[in-house]
Amino acid sequence: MSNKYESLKLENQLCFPLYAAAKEIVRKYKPFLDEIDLTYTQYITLLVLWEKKEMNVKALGECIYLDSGTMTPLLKKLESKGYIERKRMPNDERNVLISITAQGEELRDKAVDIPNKIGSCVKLEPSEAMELYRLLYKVLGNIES
Amino acid sequence: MSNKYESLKLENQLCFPLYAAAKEIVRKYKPFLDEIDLTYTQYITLLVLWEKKEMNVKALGECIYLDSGTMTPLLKKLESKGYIERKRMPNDERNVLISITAQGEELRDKAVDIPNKIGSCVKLEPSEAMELYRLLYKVLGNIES
DNA sequence: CACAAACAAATTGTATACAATCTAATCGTA
DNA sequence: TACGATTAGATTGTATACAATTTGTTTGTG
Repeated sequence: MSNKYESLKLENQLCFPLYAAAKEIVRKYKPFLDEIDLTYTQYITLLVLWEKKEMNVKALGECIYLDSGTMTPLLKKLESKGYIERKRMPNDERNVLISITAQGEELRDKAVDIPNKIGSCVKLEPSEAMELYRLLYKVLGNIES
Repeated sequence: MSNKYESLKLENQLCFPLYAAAKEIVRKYKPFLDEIDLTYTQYITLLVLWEKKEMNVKALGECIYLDSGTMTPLLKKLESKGYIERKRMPNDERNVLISITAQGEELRDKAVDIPNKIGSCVKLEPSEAMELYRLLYKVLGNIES
């Protein structure tokens, strides 16, 4: 009973489980992130800043695949919470340098258990998790070009 | 140089490429969906209705992992475009039955090429696409419970 | 040096998402 | 059969996302 609309079946679309799984897993983070008063996007922004300490808005946005329209209000929010600082760079006033504050650093200790808590609810074999990881980055790489 | 924050590195988080890949691939749909004046969420809603013809709001939302807060305005939009009808069911007035219209059916022919166009920019081997599909549904299944 | 092109952020407008709450209808059971 | 519990959908409020445009700065080139 295949027909010309076969390709339009939800079950034949790779994009759909990708979209749904991403949404559901981000939702799984919510109770843990609520405890430290962060949203998921704020959390991944801090993941980068915890490692790199400072970065301009554009570079930060490229790391996490978000544009200035999303980053600007997000960063203002994190600034208002005291976790980051934003300042125009004197040598090139077009750039805004984002840097982690001492208060932002403190939050890192409270976040350190979150990945394990999430990992335990995804419940993939290590080899499967690695393969999923590899395939997702392959998709990401292919899409960019 | 591993430390107690190792788990917080962006590159060690399975969730991040999932989140980013989903976002990027949905964005890839945009030019094709623009041509038929649909958003991605409207598109997956119609994918279900093209197959099932009619369904109440709750069942439809469960199919695509969206709650009534998202579905209600979405369905009103599709109704205003003439692609679906919404009507309270007489036997149980709590339910709103969504059904595809003739105009909605017509749109199906215009959408039929979209999956191939997207597939060609994801560029996975068929075996890889199948494995990714399997792993994503495994994650989805594990998260639900 | 002038000035158009390029660039980084910010702004604007639209469309999700989803938690929490509310309303109306129906169910279950004492 | 009354009525509390449950259910479906709608509403409210907050936070993304992103295209398109705007603003201000810097760069490159004639």
